[in-house]
Amino acid sequence: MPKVVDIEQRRAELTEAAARLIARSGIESATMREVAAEAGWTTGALTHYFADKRELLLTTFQTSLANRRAQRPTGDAAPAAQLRASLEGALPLDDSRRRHWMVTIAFCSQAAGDPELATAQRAAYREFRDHIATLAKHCGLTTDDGAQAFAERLIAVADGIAVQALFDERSWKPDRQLTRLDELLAPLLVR
Amino acid sequence: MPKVVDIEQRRAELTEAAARLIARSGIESATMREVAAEAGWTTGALTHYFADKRELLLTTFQTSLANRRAQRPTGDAAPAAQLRASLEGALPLDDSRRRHWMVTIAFCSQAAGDPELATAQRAAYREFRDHIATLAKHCGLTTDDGAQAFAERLIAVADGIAVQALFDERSWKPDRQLTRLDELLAPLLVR
Amino acid sequence: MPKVVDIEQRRAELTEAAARLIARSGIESATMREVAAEAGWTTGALTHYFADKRELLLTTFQTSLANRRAQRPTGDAAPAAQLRASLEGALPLDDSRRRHWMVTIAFCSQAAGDPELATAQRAAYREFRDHIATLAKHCGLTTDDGAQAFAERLIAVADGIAVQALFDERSWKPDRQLTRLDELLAPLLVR
Amino acid sequence: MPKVVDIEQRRAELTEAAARLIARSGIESATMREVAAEAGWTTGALTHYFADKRELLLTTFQTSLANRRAQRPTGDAAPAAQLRASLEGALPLDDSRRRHWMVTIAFCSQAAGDPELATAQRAAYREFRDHIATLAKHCGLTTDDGAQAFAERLIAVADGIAVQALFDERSWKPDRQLTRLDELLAPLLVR
DNA sequence: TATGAATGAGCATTCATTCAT
DNA sequence: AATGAATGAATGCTCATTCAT
Repeated sequence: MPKVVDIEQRRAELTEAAARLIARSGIESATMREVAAEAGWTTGALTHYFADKRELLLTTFQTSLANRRAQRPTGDAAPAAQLRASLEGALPLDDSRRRHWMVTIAFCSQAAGDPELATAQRAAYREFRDHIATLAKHCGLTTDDGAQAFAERLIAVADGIAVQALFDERSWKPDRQLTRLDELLAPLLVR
Repeated sequence: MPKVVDIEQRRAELTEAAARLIARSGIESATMREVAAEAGWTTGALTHYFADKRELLLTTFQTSLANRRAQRPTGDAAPAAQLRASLEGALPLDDSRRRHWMVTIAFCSQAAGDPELATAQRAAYREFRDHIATLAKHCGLTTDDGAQAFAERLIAVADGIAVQALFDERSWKPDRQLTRLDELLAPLLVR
Repeated sequence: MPKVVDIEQRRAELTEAAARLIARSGIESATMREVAAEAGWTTGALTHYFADKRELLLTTFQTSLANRRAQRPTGDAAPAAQLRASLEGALPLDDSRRRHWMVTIAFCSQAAGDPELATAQRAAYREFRDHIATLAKHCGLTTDDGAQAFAERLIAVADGIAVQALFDERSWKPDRQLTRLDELLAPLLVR
Repeated sequence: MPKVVDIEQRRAELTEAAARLIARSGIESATMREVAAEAGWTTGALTHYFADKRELLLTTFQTSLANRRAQRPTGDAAPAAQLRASLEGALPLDDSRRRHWMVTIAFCSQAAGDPELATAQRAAYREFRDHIATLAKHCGLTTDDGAQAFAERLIAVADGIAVQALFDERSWKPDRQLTRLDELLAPLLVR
């Protein structure tokens, strides 16, 4: 049992190193050597935990997603607060969230020619959409039928701000992101 | 007399090949060899027109941007139509626009570790924001002071739809993109 | 535990292969591929032991020098015998010494545009001059003040024969080289 | 007739550019492009005048030799003065003579694997040896039988100084070279 | 005559990957 | 489990060379 935990923890260390590298120096820099070095290991160790580079990248994406999901408030919180928190989670308001966006972007630029990666990306997106749709229904903001479309509108608003913040980090400090989010959500959240 | 060649046209051929490759098979596949082959030339020809790969990528991005700008309606059209067209131009509604988004994403994932590329990206974004802001003012939708924030909201809406369409191409056919755009723009375009 | 390898010995194998290639086929032939093949390794192995080609060339020169120095008689021998042996060491009397000269020549033709290589070359030359000067003093052939100039004259004689032997290998068999050396040294070695 | 002169003059311009480049930046830098650029022409022009790079290098060597020979004093001068001048001509006392030595060194490092170049090098050396031998005989310094060996000794002295001056340019200013030459020639020139 | 576009082989180097230890 | 030596294919790029103009 402790061994298993060890393995997963080691894989997490390595994918975090990969994510840091992707966010800091771009996808080009995330070579096996560099990722291993960033994590304080050697290439050999890396290949012990990941069959190949593709698996490393895929796992880095999935781990980054899991980290984000782990930040979602628990079911105990008010649905409206959960919804708001989930949408804020999509904005690059801090290093962690910014890192996740860079991993997502890098992953997207690789997924173009790779159906399996594209499937993973699609699945991640749909899970998020369903999550937002469920919360919106709990808030009584939408009917069951309109829930998906409603979620798509909410996500558009958050992702649209996020993308601009990625393209022009300097002029998109956290408070500007939150201001724009409030402005755009206002007409959507009136029942 | 040497063979006369339209240098700019040749460069355009080559960057279009690069853009096609990036959109079709991901940034990884866009090697010098593959780009040259896609364009029907040899590596040597490619390096004849671009000092190095970085310049090729940068020019591919800039050319893709210029192509998009060239599609904007002329000043003769009604400002409201121009604004609407510019926002639709940001959606991956056809191959050309989808290609531009893939180039942008790839460029973004490279710009992380490269200040010069990051600057080009920022400049491109700001030019678009200013363009939208100007049109919004012409439409009388915003005051001068609020124009930039207003443009940011409009762009958020368009980019947010675009990103979802990129992440899940299958379920985001053009009409869905346009429907969501209409829904989200509605509250923004009331004077 | 990784495979244990004597790094210095491996580097020596590789620089010897480079030296052989330079002497046999000229500096042009000493590509990374060819050197690796000559040593019975692959390119990857070569770059494992040398950061780049420049380092390989520099190390090849330094190793060749070290090999020559290792051939100098020990301090136990009579100073006159040591001096004589050191000057004979500068003549391309056998493959080893000829190889060293070819490496030196190749190195010189590269050092022209490379200050760091030029420095290494200068240092090697000065070390030899000091070595000869010290021996000449021990032999009582010169005063301290005149030692350097004296060494320069002795080296001129040896190097002048060596260069002719390199330019016209066929007519400069070992015995001719030694004969000319004796003739030219005679007036210099009278106290 | 004027055409022929033109061709030879053009070839001379180009080989001088090659020689400058070899002396200044090493043999590696003397690519077809760089040589053409140094001469103020394009690659195409270069290949008009030389079949290939090997011919360019060979001609550069031969032209450099011819330039040196052209500096020899005419037969009117006293034989002793001619001899002295010819030996001084072998020292890198100025840019022109230094350039010739660098070309010679570069040529030597290429000739290793190329019999034709080696032949050219040998022929050049032997011509110089015969020239010195002839002058020595005219001076009455040697018998016919001993002339070649005598010339070899004279050349050894000059070349030995030259090589040291090439290896350590800084500490071998012209006056040192001439001083060493005088010292070493003294015992050789007594009848 | 001279250009410079175009070729494609070859270069140094980097890379993911394998494997003996 | 972990190392790092070794591989060899692939990369970006440079090069001598060819050739239509």
